[in-house]
Parts: sequence; C-alpha cells; structure tokens
Amino acid sequence: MKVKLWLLDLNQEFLSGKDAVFLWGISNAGKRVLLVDDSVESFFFLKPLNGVDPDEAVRAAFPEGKRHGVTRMEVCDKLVLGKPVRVVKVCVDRSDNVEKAAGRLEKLKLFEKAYESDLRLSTRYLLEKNLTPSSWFEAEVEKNPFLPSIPNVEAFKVNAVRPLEEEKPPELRVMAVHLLKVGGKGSPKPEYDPIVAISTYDGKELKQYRFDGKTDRFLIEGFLDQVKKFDPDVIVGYGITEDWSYLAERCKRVDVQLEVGRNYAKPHTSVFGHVSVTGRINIDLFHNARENPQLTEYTLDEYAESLGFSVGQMIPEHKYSEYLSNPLIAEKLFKQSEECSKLIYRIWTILSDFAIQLSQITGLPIDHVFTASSGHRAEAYLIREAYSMGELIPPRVEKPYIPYAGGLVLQPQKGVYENVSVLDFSSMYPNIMLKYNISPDTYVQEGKECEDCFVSPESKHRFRKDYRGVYTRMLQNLLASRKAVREELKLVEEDSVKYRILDARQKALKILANTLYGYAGWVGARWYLREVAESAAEWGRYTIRMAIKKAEQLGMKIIYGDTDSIFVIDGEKLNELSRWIEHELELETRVEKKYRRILFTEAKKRYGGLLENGRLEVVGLEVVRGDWAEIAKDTQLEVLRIMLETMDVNKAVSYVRRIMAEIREGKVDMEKMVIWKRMTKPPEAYEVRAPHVLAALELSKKGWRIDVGDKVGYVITRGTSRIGERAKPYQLVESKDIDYEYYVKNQIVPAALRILEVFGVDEQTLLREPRKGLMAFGTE
DNA sequence: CGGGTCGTTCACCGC
DNA sequence: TAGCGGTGAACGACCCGG
Repeated sequence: MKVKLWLLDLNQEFLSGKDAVFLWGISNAGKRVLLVDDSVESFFFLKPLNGVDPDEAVRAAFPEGKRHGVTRMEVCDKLVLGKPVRVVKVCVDRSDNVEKAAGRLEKLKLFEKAYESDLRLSTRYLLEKNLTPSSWFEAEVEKNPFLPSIPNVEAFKVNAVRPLEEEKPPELRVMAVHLLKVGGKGSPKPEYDPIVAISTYDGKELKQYRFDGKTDRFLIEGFLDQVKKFDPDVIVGYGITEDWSYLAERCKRVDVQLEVGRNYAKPHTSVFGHVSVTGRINIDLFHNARENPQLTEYTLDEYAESLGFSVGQMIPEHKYSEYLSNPLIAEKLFKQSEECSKLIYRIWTILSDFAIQLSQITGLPIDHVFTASSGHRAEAYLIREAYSMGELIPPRVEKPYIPYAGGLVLQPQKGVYENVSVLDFSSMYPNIMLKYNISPDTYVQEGKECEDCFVSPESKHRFRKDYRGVYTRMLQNLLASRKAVREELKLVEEDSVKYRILDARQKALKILANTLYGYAGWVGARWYLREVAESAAEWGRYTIRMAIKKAEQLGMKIIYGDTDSIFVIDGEKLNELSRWIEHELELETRVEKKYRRILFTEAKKRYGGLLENGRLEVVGLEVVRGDWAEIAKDTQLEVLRIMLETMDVNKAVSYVRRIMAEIREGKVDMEKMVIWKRMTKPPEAYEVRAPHVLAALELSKKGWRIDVGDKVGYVITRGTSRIGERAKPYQLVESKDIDYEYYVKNQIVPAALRILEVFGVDEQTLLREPRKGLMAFGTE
C-alpha cells in the first residue's frame, strides 16, 4: 500500500542484526506514522594512489577489509573536484564499521584517501532517496510483525520512497515547555534543587505542574503524562537543552523514567551538543537567540523583545528564591512561568515557517537548523548538490590557513553632502561567482593546462568554462528559485499563509546564497579553497572600480563606497550608470537608499544621514555600538540629528554642554553609564588588564559565574589609578562613586566631537564655559 | 618618577 | 563551528627630562 507523509524526524537503529533507518512522519490524513527501512547499505569510497590500478587495489585490499566488516568492494566512476576518477566503493556490514574499515584501508599503501566515510547513515539515506526533512514524500509500505509497537503511531516496513512537491506543511502539534528552577544560593543545581514547576502551552491549553513541598516526582510525572497524552510533534523551549539534562538528573533522584521520545526513549545528545527527542522535533530557541550578537544577557524577555514582542518586566533569575520563599509574591513566579511557556509558543509560531524552509532547502532536520552554523547550513546544501553530480564529498581535514584580500573601501572626504544616492550591486559575490564559474571543482591548478578559462584580475587564478561546478550549480539553483518565489509572491495576497511561506523561503534562499563566499574561505569547510574566495574578492574589487570609472566619465561625483556599493550625488546620470553596469558588467544594481543629507567623518565605515522619509540612519558610529555608555550614544544621536536637520552648530554645542552639566550634577541614571563588553576568553587568559577583564575578575571573585561569550557591564568609579582598575561591575556600585569626569571626558566629548569636528568644533571649544551675553559658539 | 609616544591588544561594526 | 576591512579605546613598554 501507499502512504503520503511529511518527514518530521529520522534516526538510525540497529534492528535484528541490521542497520535500519526510522522515518517519523505525519500522513496526509493526520496520522502519526513510523516507517522502517532496513534496505540501506553502508559504504564509502577509496581513491587509489596515482599509478595504482583500482582493480588490483581491490584484490590486494579485500582480505584486510574483510576483517573489519567489509562485505564487498567494487570499482566505480566518480568525480573528484570535477575530474573523472576510478575509485573503489567499499560496502560494510554495518554503519558502525565504516570509520574503522576506512581508517585501516587508508593505511595500506594503495589509497590516497577515503571519501564519505564521515557521513552518517541517515544523511546517506536522505541523499540516496532524494528526500529532505520537513517535506512530503510517498512511500510504498507493508505491515510487518517484527516492527516495534508504539502507541498512537502506525508502523510500517518501507519498500520504496519518492519525494513529492507539495509545499504546505501539515498541522503540527506543538508543545511549548518552561521549567521553573530555583536555586537556594546561586544557580539551581539538579543534585539538590528540585524542579519548582513545569508549564506547558499547546496553543489552546495552558498547564502547570507544581512542586508539592516534598518532592518533584509528581510534577515530573504529571508533565510526562501530558507529553504522552498530547503526543507533541514539536517540543519547543528556551534553554530546553539544559532543561532536559536537569530533568534527567531529577528523574534519577526520584526514580522516574524520562520517557519523552515516541519510542519511550530518553532525550539524547547528537551532533554539536544538540539534544534529540526521538520521533519529535526538539527546538531550543536559545540557539536562535545566540545568533543575535546584539543581545546582552540572552534572557527570554530580551530575546522576545528583539523579535518585536512587548514583554513586561520579568522577575530576574537571581530573585527567584526570594519570591518563592515569600507566600505573598510566590504566585507571581508561577504565573510568570506560565507566561513564559505562552511566549515560547508564540515565538515558535513566527519562526517556524523560516525554520521549515531552511530545513527543506538544506536537507538538515528541522531541529538542527537552529544549532547548525551558517557554514554548516551551506555545506549541507553543497553535499546534496555534489551528490547529485556524482561528485565525491570531501572529508573534513585540517588545512593551513592563508589570508587573502577582501572588499574595496573608499576613503570618504569629511563633510556634509546633499541628495546622495546609494547604488548597490544585488548579491554581488554570488553573482560574480556565477558569472566567472568560480568553484573549487572548476579551479585550474597552477601549471596545469587550460584552453578556455576565466582568469582573475590580480592573482590570475583560472577557472574552466566547460564545466559547471558545485558552487555554480548551488548558486544557480538558489538564485533561480529565489527569483521564481519572488515572482510568485507578487501574485499572492500579503496576509495569506502562502505569502508567509514564500517570503520565508526567499529569505532563506538569499541567506544561503550570500553565505557561500564566506564558506569558500573558511578553513573548516569541506570545499575550502582560498583561491575561490580570493578570486571572488578580486573580481568584486574589479567590478566596483569599473563602475567608479564609468561614473567619473559621466561626470558624477563619488562620495564613498564599500565592497558592493557606491555613494553618488544624485542626478540624471544615475540611470545611465546603472544601465551601463547592467549591460557591460552584466550585473544587477539597485538604488538602495537616497539621503537628503549625509555626514561623513574622515573615517571609513562611519557615517550618518537623513533618508528621504526623514528617518535618521547611523552606520558604524558610537550610536550603533554596544560598547559605549548609553548616555554618550544618546548624546551623539541628538547632535547628529540637530546638525543634519538644522545645521545649527550652536544648538548642538549647547545641547552637549547641557548633558555634561547634568552628568556632573548627578542627574543622569547610572544605568545610562554602564559600558558593556563581551568576554571572548576566560578572564585569566587575557594579556592585558582591560577594564572589562578586571570587572569580570571582581564578579567571579564575588561568586558570579562568568562564561566566555557573556557580556560584562561596568562603570568607571572615582580614583586616581588607571581606568581599568576603576572599572567596577555596575551591580556592585552606588551611583555616588561614579567618576563623572570620566564620562564627560572619555565618553561624551569624543562621541559628540566625532560629529562636531566636521563643523570645526574642537575639544576646547566644547569644554569652554559659555560666556554670558555672547553666543555659545561661532562668534569669535 | 611623571608625562608623553607608540605599538599591541581588544571589541565591535560594515559589508 | 563563514570571510576580510576598518576604527578607536586602553594598556603597557619605552623614552625623556628632571
């Protein structure tokens, strides 16, 4: 019989002496289904050394292979970086023996290296069958008495599968989970702090299981019953990776089995520390929060706010214990846990489309989408592309790292300009890589012959024209799909489900395409080739230089430019320029922005301007930096606004003086003086005793846990020693100890002068007491 | 030994 | 656990004159 399924999750099992892949899905009739496929074979490839005949190699190596589970060896034709190669396919009795056999055989003096021995069986299965997670497929199945029996899930043995085109995902049962953990002192420890409550929300029903005063056994059981009863397809939490291990430890103590998988299995750790729950999608939104470096503390409320949710004041974690021990306010804590589960649910609703699309496109299971880095996402896609071409997937190996030159940045002349347009190349690197067929498998090594090649402008790297590479194919597919999606988007109503799905898809496609250039230059990549990244950058610089030259020929004034953009004074020649670029350079451009007025300092990558709609945009300046005190950023923004809107220097100067006075009078909140910096290594590992390092050391001495990646907030206090030693964690400082002069001299003055310098204001002018009866500035 | 110069370390941002 | 280009603060080694 045939079934139509949406692939939720897959895992590998060893069943009656054979490897099997378990496919967990939802049928088009809404049934939860398990398909078992034990027809999958484990294998890898060996490339013979130069001069070694593959058939000879098989005969010589087979006896040794047999001892390590090799069942069969055969010679076959594959591609290695675009070149046809006869390689040996090695089949192994079970997947556990793959790496072992590959390691042994590689050592024989017959082979250069092994390919695809580091692919997991489930990955191989998806490739072989051309399936992707989070997509529909059709399976030819039959009942079989030896299959595991699982409540509420129909199990079948699979005979054949084929992918389907259908887009719309089925209705998923989603359960958001929040654990309320409270530590007596410091952070809660599962060894002695029981769970206080678990809240769940499924979009309709809110449940909460509470500590009964003696044991958390019953609340855990209550929660587990609810999981079994509701049988979620998706379990989503914030920090749920940690919650699972906390739960596991608690379960051990109170003698409960943490059976949350569809097969009753406990949660288990898979790649990159990601936790899987068999048969379900386990999503930790914390991983998504971690992608946003703007966040300081990575609390749920901060994360939710960054996504546009308005969340009221939440009880901070260090006060949990205080709340819990006071019956008058304890209820607030429980209420908050409930609200958290609702919030987690709502966040998932807005992220799920994007996650599903990314999963479909890359072929990564949906719960890996958030944990995988952008490099791994691109790589997952490349693996599929390579597989379909018959190209062997290179192993991850350590390679030496050689830096190369990147984008071109023009030096701006400081000053204010009016009517400036920004002409951007659309997806410059992807389009350049496409245009010149830049790919690791089209690269022609030095000394090798090549009749018809693209030659990079500076290093003269060559790329063959007669063959489309993995990168080229990937980009062609991504950009073509994106174009098609965007065309379709135009015909779809904006509020519809279809619009949401398509928009998520086109965004995912764009992100993947843009990642590929960086991927090429990443030493950790399977398809790393410095020459690829280097050439793309060279052609990028060449392109922007050509555009500038043409603009100048047309009599246009170039104000600035960075990598893929040029800033020009708007005029009737702009259209001519972009037409020329499209025609001669064969690249698309867009007028991305128009500034009514824009200010440049003498520095690159730092400017601010008034857009046509009146919005003030700031790039690179202190205003947008996370490591300046709020008060300095606010002041700079206001100075910039005054100057761009009114060009009134006196007004700006007196504004700054007013703020300086307020600081000295102690009228500014300490909160606005906190400087945040991220720890990039453990405090002891620093060579320099920088302010944030000393502040971090002081915090850890007081018992705070400071991890790499945490942001430390400090203020500068009064004293005569160097700044670093006067930097104190803001939590430990009273506002009377703050060194106001530091904030005036090292924060307000430099931030304000950055702008005012352009108008000839210097430090002395700014600091001088305004004289009575005279204008504040500009009368001398 | 205090004050200045200057190279280095560090974090962050732009694209 | 994607790349390079770029700015600017603070440290700390060093020099200098006293």
